[in-house]
Amino acid sequence: MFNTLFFHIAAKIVLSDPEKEIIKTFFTARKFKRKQFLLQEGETCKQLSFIAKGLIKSYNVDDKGEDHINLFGWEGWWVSDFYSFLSATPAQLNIEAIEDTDVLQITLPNYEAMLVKVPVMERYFRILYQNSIVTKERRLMSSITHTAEEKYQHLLQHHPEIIKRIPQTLIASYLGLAPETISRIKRNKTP
Amino acid sequence: MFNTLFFHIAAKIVLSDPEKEIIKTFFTARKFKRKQFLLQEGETCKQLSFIAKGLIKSYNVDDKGEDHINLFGWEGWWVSDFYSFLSATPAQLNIEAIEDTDVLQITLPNYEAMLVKVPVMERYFRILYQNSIVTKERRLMSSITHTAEEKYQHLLQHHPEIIKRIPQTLIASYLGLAPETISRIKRNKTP
DNA sequence: CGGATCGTTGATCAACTTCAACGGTCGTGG
DNA sequence: CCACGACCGTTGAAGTTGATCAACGATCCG
Repeated sequence: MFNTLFFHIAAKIVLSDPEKEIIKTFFTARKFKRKQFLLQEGETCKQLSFIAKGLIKSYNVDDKGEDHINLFGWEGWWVSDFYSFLSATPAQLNIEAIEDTDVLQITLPNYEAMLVKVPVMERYFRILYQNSIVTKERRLMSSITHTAEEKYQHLLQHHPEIIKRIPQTLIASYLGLAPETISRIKRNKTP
Repeated sequence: MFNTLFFHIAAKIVLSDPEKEIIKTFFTARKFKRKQFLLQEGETCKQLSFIAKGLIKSYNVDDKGEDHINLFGWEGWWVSDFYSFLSATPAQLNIEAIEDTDVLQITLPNYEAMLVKVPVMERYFRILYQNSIVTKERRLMSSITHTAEEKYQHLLQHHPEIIKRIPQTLIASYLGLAPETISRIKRNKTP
């Protein structure tokens, strides 16, 4: 699992072997089965998780009991309810494994200690978050500007590999559409 | 202007006086008049800007020629077209002053040099971006889950001070609604 | 085989947009 | 100092998009 982590870190910064050894000490490896929860709404999110393998969904439930998927995470993603994690308040998100998933988890005290002991990790996360902001802004704009069909086509073009692994109901929830709408879009486009 | 910058930085990390002096050397102060552009679509975004005073909007224009406001920025905000800034590609965003605005600007080479010379700034931006991600996720969820009225009420509750400075047309564009819809929401709620 | 899960289809409905017209306010130039 | 245009918000009527509801078909798996 650490191979995967260090591979992804290496895309942004350089770590020495001693640094890698230090970093290892802060993480705990865990495995989750399909449908198992990494986090449930109302708990405090104690862990920041790096996905080494598998697929998860992060979602919240609105007043009417409807699910809304916040993000899908697969190999190389970091997931948590950031707000809950950072401020130790009850989580508003659920995080659940869609496939059997291997993660490396770090607690807030360990995250902070790691950033002190291996300061170059500040840089890693700064770059990671910087990129994440770009992605999130794009998705927000897409959500506001585009029609249902445009959103779906856009997702198809940019993440075809993921679409294939995820049932349409979940795609619908991710895009903020009714599952029926996606059916109809597909019908219109494949004559 | 630097007072404002250092005040905002002090909320997240501690800087020594020598560090502050170093940081100053990387920034350029600029003033923009109402309606003046900090960045226009198609240009490369050469600067990351810290707003010391004033108010700006960042928006993009879709295929149909409609504006969509990405964010409003006021004192203490950092703005740029991040993607353009980081990858030196043409900007998709316009950034325009809504009020007369004072900014401190830093180029990409200076940003990178500053992060090397004053590494604790990595930490500052890491925390800044970390918080920004939380905000952006919330806004995205709000945009997907809430009705027009809920979005407007939510904004009213969380940023009342800003609403007052911004014409309703722009609020509408920010929320992804027609200006008329906001009129009608206000009418229904204030009998 | 039987239940669960997922996708499809049609009919109806609600929310929001679009279009068009009008009224108020502010700032600028004659 | 007033008049005009620019800009902003409001209102009503009509039109669209996508949601909802309900029923059905397909596939997978124990």
